[in-house]
Amino acid sequence: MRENRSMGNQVVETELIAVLVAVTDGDPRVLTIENGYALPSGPLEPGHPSLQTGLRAWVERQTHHPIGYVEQLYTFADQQRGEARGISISYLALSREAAAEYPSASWRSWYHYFPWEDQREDNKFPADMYRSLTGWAAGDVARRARIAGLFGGEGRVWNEELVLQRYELLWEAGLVPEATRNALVAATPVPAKEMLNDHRRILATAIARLRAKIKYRPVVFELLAHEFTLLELQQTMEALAGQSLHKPNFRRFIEGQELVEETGRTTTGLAGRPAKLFRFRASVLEERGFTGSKLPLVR
Amino acid sequence: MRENRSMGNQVVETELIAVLVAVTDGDPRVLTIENGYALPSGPLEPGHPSLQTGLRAWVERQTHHPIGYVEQLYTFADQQRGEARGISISYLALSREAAAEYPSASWRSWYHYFPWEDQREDNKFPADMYRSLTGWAAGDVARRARIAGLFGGEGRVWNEELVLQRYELLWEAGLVPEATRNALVAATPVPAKEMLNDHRRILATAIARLRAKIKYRPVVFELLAHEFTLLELQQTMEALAGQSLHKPNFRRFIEGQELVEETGRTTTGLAGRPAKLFRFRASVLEERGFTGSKLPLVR
DNA sequence: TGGAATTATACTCAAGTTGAGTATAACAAG
DNA sequence: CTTGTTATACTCAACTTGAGTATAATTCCA
Repeated sequence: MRENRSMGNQVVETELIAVLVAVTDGDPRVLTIENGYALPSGPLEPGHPSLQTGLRAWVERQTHHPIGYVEQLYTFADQQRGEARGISISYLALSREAAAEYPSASWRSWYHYFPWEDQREDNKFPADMYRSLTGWAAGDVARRARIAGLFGGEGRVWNEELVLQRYELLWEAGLVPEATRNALVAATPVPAKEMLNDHRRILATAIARLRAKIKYRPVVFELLAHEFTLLELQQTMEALAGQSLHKPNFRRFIEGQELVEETGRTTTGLAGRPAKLFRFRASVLEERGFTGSKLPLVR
Repeated sequence: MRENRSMGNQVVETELIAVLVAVTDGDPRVLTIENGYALPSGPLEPGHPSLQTGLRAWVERQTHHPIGYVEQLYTFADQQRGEARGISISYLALSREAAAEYPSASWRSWYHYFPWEDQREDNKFPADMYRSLTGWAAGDVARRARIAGLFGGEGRVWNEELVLQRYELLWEAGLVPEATRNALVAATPVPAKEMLNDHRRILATAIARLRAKIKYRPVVFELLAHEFTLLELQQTMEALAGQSLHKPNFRRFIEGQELVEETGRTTTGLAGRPAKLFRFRASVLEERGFTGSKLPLVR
């Protein structure tokens, strides 16, 4: 391209969009504004040394928690602003839930936007949605195969990472209100909340990325308190993955990975046998090169 | 941030940077300009519907090959341009090698820039570099542990995905010429080619991403001719991963995944028994949801 | 005070996957 | 027709995974 420069540089506006995730009460939640209708976003401000620090500072003001983990998701160009093109850079950040500082900000379960992604109780699909989907695919073998590959059925198994592909299939099938922008949106058979512009698409990207990441990098711990029980760890993983896990196997793996260590203390006051409290062995981040420390979703 | 808008939007310039990869003669190569000193890059042009299409069109002009695969790598803000901040968006693209259209463009082995990343013949480390590294870590347990985790040794095993972390460690150890920008660069003990600004860092990111990706998505086939032998497939994987693989196990896996099918034809004229020619079963892209089709690096 | 309910933790076992090695087949060259 | 070279097929032990069962330590409640 440097070879082929025929036009001058184009001047663009840059916007940062954040998907800030926390897990509370077994529910993966996302910080939203405008009554759950949009993700927090804002312009790139001058004076920040990098994109991440700007985002990080803002998020920490919001949540009063240090943000352990920030990851860039995707950058895309906005079409519609006529001459001046807009660039949006989206981020995934992990934190723990705190009362939002601004009244219009609130935490929402991400399964409000993607109810079909919660498979912790077997196949709790929105039945109407599935019917609409199969209607769309009637008589079309390729469409039926795609549905099976993404949503399971016909011998195919559910893959929790395909969040974005499932959303895009629903879009294609006309079941996503955002697809029909300036029409008066008819009642759709998909009982999911919609969002501004492509914000729900960005959220789907974030969920997919996080579901993939927790398997090979120990990022879950950013979402937990300093001390936690193995059940809390498991339930946090299950909340993110949208699938329930086999308890004995989960424990076997955690212990095998040597990712956590006992604090010596136990829970009290709850029903049942007290659970040992663990903490994350932060030293593994140095020991292992970050990759390879897999936290697999043993179903 | 929308909550906290105190300053006006900042106006920025946007640049696209491409890491275009091909594998030729068991060598993973990258398209460069300026005699191997820089990655091709150029401004975002108006009139392109999206960032990817702009990049794709440009790359196809360069290589005269359809680009099967383009993936966004990372977006970062340039510090140094005073008031007007620059945004750079980097991409990874896969193709097959063709004579570069512009005289200043040329294909270079990526191992020229990262010789230590080629582990196909056991531990062919630049010996001087390793000596400098251990000197830097003398008497520092944490540094020694990091080196072992990234470069192997002390019972730790080489992980081919940690390309960026290894480069950053070398940077930290002062073994990267780019780190000392405007100094007259002294002869360094690392016998690797350097690059403009952070282009080598971008290249490291691209290599790491590709090495991770080939394990769970069938992107290798973008780098192969339409018909290929299993040995060619294996050698392409080995070139990318920088590691040699166990032939029988590699074949077992390929066949188990049902990613390829026989064309019915065989090679001729070469030494040894003729090999069957295979083609990629493109239909798997629809069948499986893209993830889960792992092509693991069975060592 | 003593089950019953509840949660934690420890152990077992078959099936599947992986790492490594060996044997045989089909061609070209001399 | 023998040797070198590459392709392809098969074997086997070690390890990992998926699924299940047994036992321990609490709280709750009659």
